[in-house]
Amino acid sequence: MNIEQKISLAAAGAVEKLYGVADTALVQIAKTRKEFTGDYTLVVFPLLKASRKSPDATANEIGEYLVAHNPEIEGFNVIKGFLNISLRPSFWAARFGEIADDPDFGRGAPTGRTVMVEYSSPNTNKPLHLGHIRNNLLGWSVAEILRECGNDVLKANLVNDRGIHICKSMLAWQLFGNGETPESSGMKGDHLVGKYYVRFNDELKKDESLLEQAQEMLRKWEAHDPEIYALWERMNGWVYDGFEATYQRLGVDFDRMYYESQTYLLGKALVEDGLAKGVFYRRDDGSVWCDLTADGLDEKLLLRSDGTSVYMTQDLGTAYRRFEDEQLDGLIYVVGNEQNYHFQVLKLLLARLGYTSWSDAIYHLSYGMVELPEGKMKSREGTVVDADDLVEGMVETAREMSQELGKLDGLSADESAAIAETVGLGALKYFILKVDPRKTMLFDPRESIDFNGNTGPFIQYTHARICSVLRKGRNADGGGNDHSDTDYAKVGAPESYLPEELEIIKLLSDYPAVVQAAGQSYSPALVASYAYDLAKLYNSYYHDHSILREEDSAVRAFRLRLSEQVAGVIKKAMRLLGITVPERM
RNA sequence: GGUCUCAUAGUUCAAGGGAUAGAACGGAAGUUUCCUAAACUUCAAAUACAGGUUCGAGUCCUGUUGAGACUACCA
Repeated sequence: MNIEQKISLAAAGAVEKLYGVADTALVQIAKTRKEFTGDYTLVVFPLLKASRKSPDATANEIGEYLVAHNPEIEGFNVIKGFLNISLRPSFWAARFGEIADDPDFGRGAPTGRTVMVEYSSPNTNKPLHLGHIRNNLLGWSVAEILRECGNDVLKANLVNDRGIHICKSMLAWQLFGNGETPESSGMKGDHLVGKYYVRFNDELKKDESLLEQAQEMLRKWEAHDPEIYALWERMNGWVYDGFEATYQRLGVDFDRMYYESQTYLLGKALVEDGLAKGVFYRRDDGSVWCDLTADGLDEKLLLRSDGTSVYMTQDLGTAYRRFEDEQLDGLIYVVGNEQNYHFQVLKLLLARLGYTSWSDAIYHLSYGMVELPEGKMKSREGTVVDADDLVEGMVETAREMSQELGKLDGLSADESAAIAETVGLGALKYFILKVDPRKTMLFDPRESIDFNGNTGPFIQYTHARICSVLRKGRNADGGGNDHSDTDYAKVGAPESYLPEELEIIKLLSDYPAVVQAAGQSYSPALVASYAYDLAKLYNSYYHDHSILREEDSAVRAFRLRLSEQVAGVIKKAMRLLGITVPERM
């Protein structure tokens, strides 16, 4: 139970004792806004009906009761119906001790739940772009956050490796490729295949018969024509090598790989089941449908008249198989909001088929599109921002900036390169993840992503600076004498803590609740925002109070401890975003 | 046409129905014999419009305007 919950419980107890009302919904506890004195605030307006007194009188009464019955509460003040409660410094000092002693600080207790997060899910006919980057970063981060919340998490990738779009690349390569390979051209495999996908569309303008040829190729593929199958495997292999390089650089990974070529036939049994149960029906032409008009949607096709399945059929089948095979308690699809309709229908169909618990366990994490100043990315208009180019550009900018600022002086080439990689990716990831996933976000390729202000590098810098202080602190204390043996809570008297130091402890103390909230709302943005607040608060403290020059050794030790914990929590929070924090930059 | 999102400083983003709407970038002005100035401090600057519910609305409801998505026998 966190502190807020404890206060809330105490307040509810006070209300029940004083007014005889036991409705916890009336007890609203929030963190006190920083312009007022206090740690937690009780809003008394909802309680007035029960107290039959003025807001201030009610607040005072509750305040006095709380102080009398809760030793950790130091005092209170009342402003316009808001009861601001202050906890004793000794309470916060003890809290700090707990934080410092807990290597797993922030991690939730095991929930016993298994959750699958499906994300990335690329097509194998072109390289990844900016939209995929948001998907990948979000999916990976949400998975890590859910894991930190105590769930068993499986990261899944469903690769769309078959279909007419793949055949287009294959056909263009066959006709115009002259045997070009990633090795012969020096091109990354996914980019090479993407080149032929573009080529197909160009050639199609001159020769419309190409479309039929591509369709013929798809038929041959489905019939396992050896030549076509070999070509398909070869070109997909190139793409996978390319994707793997991009994934690695982005730092995303998967526990389960699914390939649509192996799953696209799934789901037909479910359709038969649905027909038998009478929830689906067959039209005269043989196609199978489900009537969803009662739920405000349209009729949905499940099998074509030629008996082949559609996207929805496959998704039904894969969902069924996953729930069966992995015993999932939750299945989260990280897919753009353009597919809201699809997932609405998917859940509805599962419910109609009788799998209501599975239907309820599915959550579509519907994230917003990344738009350019001129609107959506359109491959036809050449406005697609390529993922590899973007990452490379960020790292390059980081390198230049580090050089300009003289941060790389005295470092080896390897160290410099590593810092540029860390900072460039940190800037990109934070830029994407700090935005509420559900919202459409804007990216302007002409303006490079910032490295100052509310950015990844700002937070990384705070960490690096703390590391620098800690290094020097150890040396000053005679070398090798780290502080891990010291009892944190007893370092420095709590009464001597500066207000800023208490603020930092309070913010550190919030971290586990932030992780939980991020997990519940599937929002890495909450973690990003927290990390920024913590870095900002610490920077201000760092600016105003010297740590190493502090003469009182107990106070100095406390400040080093505090700094160490700030660095630690920053590192934990940033890790959940997939951002590494450097020890120097 | 129908369904669904979204609309906050010049710009990009915050704000669990609660106090004087927070940041950052950009703009103006400062801080370095001192632990990393990728930092810190100060100033100017916003809830699209009109109603309603509520003790209290950026947040909930209705309408208007504007932007976007979906509405395939594609995936």
